Amino acid sequence: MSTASSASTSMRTHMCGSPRETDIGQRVTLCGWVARRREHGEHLAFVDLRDHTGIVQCVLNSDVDVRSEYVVRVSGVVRERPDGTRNDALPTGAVEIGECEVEILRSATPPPFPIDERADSVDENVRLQYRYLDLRRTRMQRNLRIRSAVNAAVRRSMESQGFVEVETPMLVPSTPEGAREFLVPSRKEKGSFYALPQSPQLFKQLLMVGGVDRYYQIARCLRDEDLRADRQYEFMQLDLEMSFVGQDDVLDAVGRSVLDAAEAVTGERPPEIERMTWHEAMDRYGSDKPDLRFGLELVDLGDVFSATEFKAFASASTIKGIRVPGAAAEYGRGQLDRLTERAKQAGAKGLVWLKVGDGGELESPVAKFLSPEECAGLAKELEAESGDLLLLVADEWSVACEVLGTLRNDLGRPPVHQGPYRYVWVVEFPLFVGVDPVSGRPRPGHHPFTRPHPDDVDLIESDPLAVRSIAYDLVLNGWELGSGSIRIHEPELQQRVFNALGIGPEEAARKFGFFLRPFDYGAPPHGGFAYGLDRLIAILAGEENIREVIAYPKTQSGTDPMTESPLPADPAQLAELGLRVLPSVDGDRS
RNA sequence: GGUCCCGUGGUGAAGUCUGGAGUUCACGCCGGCCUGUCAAGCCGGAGGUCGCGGGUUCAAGUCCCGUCGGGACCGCCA
Repeated sequence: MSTASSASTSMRTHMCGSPRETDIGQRVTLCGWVARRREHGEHLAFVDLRDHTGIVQCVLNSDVDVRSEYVVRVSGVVRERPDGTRNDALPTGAVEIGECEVEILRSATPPPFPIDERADSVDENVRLQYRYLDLRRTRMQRNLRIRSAVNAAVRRSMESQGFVEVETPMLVPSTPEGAREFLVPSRKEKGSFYALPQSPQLFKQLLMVGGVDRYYQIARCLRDEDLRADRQYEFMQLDLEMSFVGQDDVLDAVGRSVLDAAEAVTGERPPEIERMTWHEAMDRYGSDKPDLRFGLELVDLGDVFSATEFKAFASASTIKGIRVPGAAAEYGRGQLDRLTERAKQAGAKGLVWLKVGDGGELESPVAKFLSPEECAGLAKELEAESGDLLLLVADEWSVACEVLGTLRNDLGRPPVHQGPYRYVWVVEFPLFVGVDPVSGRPRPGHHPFTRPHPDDVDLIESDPLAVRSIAYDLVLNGWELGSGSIRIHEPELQQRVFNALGIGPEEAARKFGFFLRPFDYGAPPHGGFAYGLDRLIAILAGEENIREVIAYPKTQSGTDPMTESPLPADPAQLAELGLRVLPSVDGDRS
């Protein structure tokens, strides 16, 4: 993140953050914004001059009228500050610029909020409305530069690993599966539309058919789905695809680029990324994106209750629990009711809570239904101690895991940017997830071209939901950074998967022919991955919202307060595109 | 589509539960004083449709209904 090469221009000799004691005596010319002025009458004023590198104090002995955020050019001499006036809070605080001549390059209206850390508490809508002022702040400058450093490191990493950057189109055909797309009307072919790419998936796999061998792209992706702290309409992915590889090859390449990026930002290379199967992640953490920074692991209690008389437990295939250390006292009836409500929202029929008393006895509405052996076994398995709160869910395995995983995150999860970085590969995702309520057929877990695990191929017809896939996710501090898979490159296997999805050969040809026909000309075995750069950058920058690492993000409702987009289209523009806007269903009140 | 939180001079907050004059605090802004400050200090001043609309009331920032905007989350994101 060097700024040295950009320091000197025809208008300046140094950056505001650079003057040091070693520069004393030098004549310098600086350009920047007036961060603050401190006037002491007509013949002495201090002006703090700011650019993205920092702040330096300029001493003015004239009465030139400079105010907040004026853009000025200052020529003067670097000199030592008088005894007792050094400012240890500033890197430049040992020196000041004296004998200043000031040229006002542009006067400025007072900004709506202070251009410093106090703006962190300003309404985000106001920050976004004046984003260009927000961007002047140290925090935003730092985030933009971290972003640039990550992009550069990722590019270097991919290039050094023999990947070739290929740009894929932004105007693409609409595809039937996946996220809602943004549509772009065609002017020449009225009534026809392009879509903006939700990912370069189709094109990158065809690059493998095209013999590129190793492709990557820092790709913009667009999805018309609701926005969140970790989701924007448009976002950046490091997208890659490799030929003649297995899972380990892909994980190794992706892992290197992520660790290279992390090292470029933090100066420290994280340890090798650990691996966990999807089943283990669900079983121990109740999530396919487990946050490994904290405990509260799920414990199986099936053995304890194998012969229970308690109906709610006897009828369930899985009984699991978590232990919340020392939480018994702080959770009153109201909070426990809220936890129960949360569990039900997450899909549970109910939530059993037990408090561990001083003598190890269990206090709970259901205690009377449990035998002494069950109470003892439960306390033993959960390693319960006095004052703990125990939460139990009995249901089918997936529900019990997901519900407790939700509670685990609610109760223990730190903000995403806090604590150590815990990367983890989650591998062996199921090929199919759940069942489509309409067709009764399984739904693809990743996408329909994902390669089944070789050990499970024979289960595709007999027990599809048990089939694992060669699909994998990369998770950091409980955020899904990205996902990928080894693809199917043979037509026979592809049709078996389609059959399981209820897609016959004719429908497959109709829906996916444009994609699969090229494979007949010789598709190599291949696989790939894509991870969200905004998310990675946010976490590396210590931000919990990706808007903070995007120069011009959208609000949660998809608007931009600065440009006021989206805006109604000009009727002439619509006519040229052959479009007409229908009146809104609930009536136009304007 | 749903749940929850927020909206008060340019900015941040208090006031809303328990209705009584646009009240308060800090920052910023404008003017004056000030030759070593550094979120300078001191004195003075300006600045408001309490998001918007309706209702209840003698009286609404405060209570009720609706609506708009922002945020967190669920759904959604193959």
